[in-house]
Amino acid sequence: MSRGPGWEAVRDLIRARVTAGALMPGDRLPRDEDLAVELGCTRTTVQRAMQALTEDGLLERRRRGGTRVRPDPVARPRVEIPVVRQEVEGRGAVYGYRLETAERAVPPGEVLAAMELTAPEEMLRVCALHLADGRPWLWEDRWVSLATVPDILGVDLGRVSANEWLVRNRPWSRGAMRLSAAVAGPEEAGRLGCAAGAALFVTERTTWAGALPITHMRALAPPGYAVLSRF
Amino acid sequence: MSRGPGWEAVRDLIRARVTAGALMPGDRLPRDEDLAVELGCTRTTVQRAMQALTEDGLLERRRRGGTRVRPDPVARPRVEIPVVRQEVEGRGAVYGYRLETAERAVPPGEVLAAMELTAPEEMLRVCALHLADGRPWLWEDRWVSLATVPDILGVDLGRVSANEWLVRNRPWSRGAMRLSAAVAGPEEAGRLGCAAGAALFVTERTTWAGALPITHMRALAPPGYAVLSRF
DNA sequence: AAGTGGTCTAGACCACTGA
DNA sequence: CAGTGGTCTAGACCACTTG
Repeated sequence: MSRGPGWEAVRDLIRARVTAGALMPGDRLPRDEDLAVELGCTRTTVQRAMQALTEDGLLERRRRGGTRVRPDPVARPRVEIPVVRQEVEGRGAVYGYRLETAERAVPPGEVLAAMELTAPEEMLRVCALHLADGRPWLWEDRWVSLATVPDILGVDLGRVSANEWLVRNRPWSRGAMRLSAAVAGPEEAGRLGCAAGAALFVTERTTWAGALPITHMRALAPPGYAVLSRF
Repeated sequence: MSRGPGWEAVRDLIRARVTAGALMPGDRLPRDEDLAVELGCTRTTVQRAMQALTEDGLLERRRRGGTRVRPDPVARPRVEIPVVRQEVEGRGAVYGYRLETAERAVPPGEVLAAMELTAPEEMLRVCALHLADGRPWLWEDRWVSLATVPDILGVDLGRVSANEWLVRNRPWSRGAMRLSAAVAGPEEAGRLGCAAGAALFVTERTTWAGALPITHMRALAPPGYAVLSRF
C-alpha cells in the first residue's frame, strides 16, 4: 500500500483551511470518509486528526450530525506546571530552598473545602520559600493530608521541599488550579523581599489520588513572575 | 473477535497503577505488546493510551528505550480561554460591552516584539471595557494587524467587541499567552471601578494565522478575577 | 543489529442522533 | 432508521536508539 499523510499532517491541513478562511466558524466539513478519499489516507487517520482538533476547541463533532467548525473557537492552551526546582533551573538560575515551618494543625474551612473534605482532620502544614539565585522566587503555604500521605512525617523537609518529595513519591490522578492576583501585605513583602503593596501572582493548587486529597497549596510570587504558554 | 478495554480504560488503569504506587516515578513499564496481551487488547489500543499519558506529562517514551514513569511528573492542565461574553454569561451574569477608543496607530516596540514583527507598521488599536451585570469585568487594550485583518476597519466595534468579531471571522492557528499580576494605577482603577493600588490580574495574548500576526491583547481584571482549571 | 515505540491501512462493528 | 462519528482488531512497515 502507498502511504498517505499522517494524522498530524491532516490536522494541520484542516486547521490551515480554517485559518485561511476556506472554512468559517459554523461551517460543516465533509464526512470523514470523503476527506479520507480526498487526502489519500484512511478514515482512521482522519479520525485521529479530528479528535485532536476537537480537543483543541476548534471543531465540534456529532454522530449523524457531522463535523463543524465551532461557532466560537476557544483557546485551550496547556500551561506547564513543573516542579519549582526545575522551573528555576530552567531559567538558568541556581535553585535554593528554605523551610520556614512544618507543624501539625487543622486546616481552616476554605482549605478543607478546596480539598473536598467535609470533616476537619489534622494535617501537616508546611511553609517554605523557594529561591532563584538567592532571591525569593516563590513562597508556599501547603497543607498535606496525613491520612493520604503519612510517610511525609518521616521526611526531612529542611533538605527536600515538600513539593519535590510529593511529586516523586505520591503521584496524583487529578487536580484543580486557581490563578489570581493579590496585594502584598507587610508580612508577605518581608518574605518575598518586595515592597508592601506590590502585586503578587497567586497560584492555588490541590491534588488528589482518586478521591483522597493529597495536598493543597497556595503560592505567592513577587512582581516579575509570570506564567507562559504557547498553543 | 472479543472486545478488550478501550484506550481510555487502559489510560485510567495505567494512571491508577502510578497513583496507587504500584509504579513509581522512574520505573519502567512493560512493553506495549506485553501490556496488550495482559489486558486483552491490541497494541494499537495500548499505544493510544500511552500517547495520552505522555501528553499529560506522566510518562516518557523512547524507541528502543521503553516507557518509564517520568521521574518528575509535571502537571499540564489546559486552561480554557473562552470569548469574554461567554465567560461572563457562563457565570450567570448579564454581559455588557463599552468601546472606549478605536484608532490607527503604530504599536510600541514591545507589542511589535510580542507579535514577532521586526518593522513598525500601522495597526488598529482598540480599547474597550467588558462588563458583568453592569460592573467592570475586564478592560482590554488590543492591537489588530491591518495587514492581516483589513476587514476589521469595516466593523462597527461599538456594537460587536473586537474579541468576538476576530474569533468568529479570523481563526488563529497558534498563540502565546502570559499571565501575571500588576498594581492598579489611578487610571486603571477608574476604568475598572476598583481602588488604586489594588492587585490586577493581567492576561496578555497574541494570536497568529501561520506567520501573520492577527492581534495582541493586554487585559486587566479587577480583584476577584481568577483563572480556573481542572486536570 | 535488534528491540522498542510510532503510525498507517483495511475492515468491522457499535453508538448515537437528527432527518 | 439511516447516516455519521467512535473505536477496536489485526497486521504491516518504519524510525529511532541503545546495548
